[in-house]
Amino acid sequence: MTQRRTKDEWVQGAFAALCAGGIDAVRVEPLARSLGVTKGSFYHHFANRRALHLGMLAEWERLGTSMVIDTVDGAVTDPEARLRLLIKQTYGIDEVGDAIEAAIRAWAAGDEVAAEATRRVDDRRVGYVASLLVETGFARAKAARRARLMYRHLIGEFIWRTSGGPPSSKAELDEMATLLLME
Amino acid sequence: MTQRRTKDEWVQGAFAALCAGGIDAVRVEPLARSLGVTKGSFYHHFANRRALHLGMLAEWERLGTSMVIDTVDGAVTDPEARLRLLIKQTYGIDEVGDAIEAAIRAWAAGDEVAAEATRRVDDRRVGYVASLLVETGFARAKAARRARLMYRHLIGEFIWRTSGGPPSSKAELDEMATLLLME
DNA sequence: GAACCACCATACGGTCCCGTATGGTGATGA
DNA sequence: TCATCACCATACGGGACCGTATGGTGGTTC
Repeated sequence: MTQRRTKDEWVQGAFAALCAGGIDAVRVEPLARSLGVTKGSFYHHFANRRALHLGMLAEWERLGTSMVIDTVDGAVTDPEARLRLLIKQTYGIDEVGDAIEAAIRAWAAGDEVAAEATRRVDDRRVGYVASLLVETGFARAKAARRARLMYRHLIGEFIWRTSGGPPSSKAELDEMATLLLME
Repeated sequence: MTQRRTKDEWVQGAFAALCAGGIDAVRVEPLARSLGVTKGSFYHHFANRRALHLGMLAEWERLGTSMVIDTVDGAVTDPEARLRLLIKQTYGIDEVGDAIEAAIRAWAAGDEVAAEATRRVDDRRVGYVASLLVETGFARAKAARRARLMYRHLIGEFIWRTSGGPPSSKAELDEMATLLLME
């Protein structure tokens, strides 16, 4: 009774493998070895490999949408302050968060279910940014354009960092926010 | 003597496989089947699988740096016109170009050699944009910030599109260019 | 037309992985 | 204490792939 793994530990290990080598690296037997058990454990918790992949997707979608938004909404109320805090939060994600965002999008390029999940997440995030911009006085169409602009830049930032590029400096983020809110 | 494949055809097929399933999908035997030959052909042209991967990287680096820049430099001379043409060109890459850019960056997340290649390409591209901005009158530091901002947005655009999102509209690209050149 | 060469087919051993079948082990509750 | 259950180990068959070894085929050259 020395080694016992929960279903969630399998998912966490799966995310680590995802970051290291993409979705193809999320394999049952290597994962079992890294967790110190055998695949007998895995097939107790999951029906097959695909079930683990879908579980990862559900977990990412659950955390990725509400977590940041709830934090920002709870911290301040002024829309411009919320936007600047949001930028500070999202652009400041740790390396693990970067890698997961990047790897899931790479996965989505070849898997329609993953692509649907990312579209749902993206729509929700972009919609939130657009709503903040509307609150600051932008017309809806322009707010939507600016929100998409910012979100594409954010994705670029994640990808950039996961391939070893330096993160955006504070000056760059400030300039980004200023341009977003301009005119 | 019905089926003969050149080394370059193998590389082109490899890019197709890369787009469909990432670097892990670039495998010798499936590729041989898709090309209508056996892997006997492959091991005549390449030492091993890794050699094909490195060949893809070299080909992408060769085309990805000079091609667009030379086209833009040859078309117009005014720096702002060059910048707007560059945006039009790069953001208008076909779906295949999108997918390759995205897939190589996903590959770079787990392969240091690929990461080095992307850093070289990125540095060259960002440097070109920055030089155009300097020519339009920006100070060097600000031009560099704006160039990195645009380039991250461009990467985000590629990733966005490969996971099924709609491309940036003309209005969005115009606004992007205007904000880039602002103040 | 004979030697040579580029290119490819076939066959093989080895490795890694998936999913299943089956039994073991320790905790829990009556 | 005994039955039950959650969880895991082990063993197995099957499949996909890598890289090598070896021979075949058609064009080229002198």
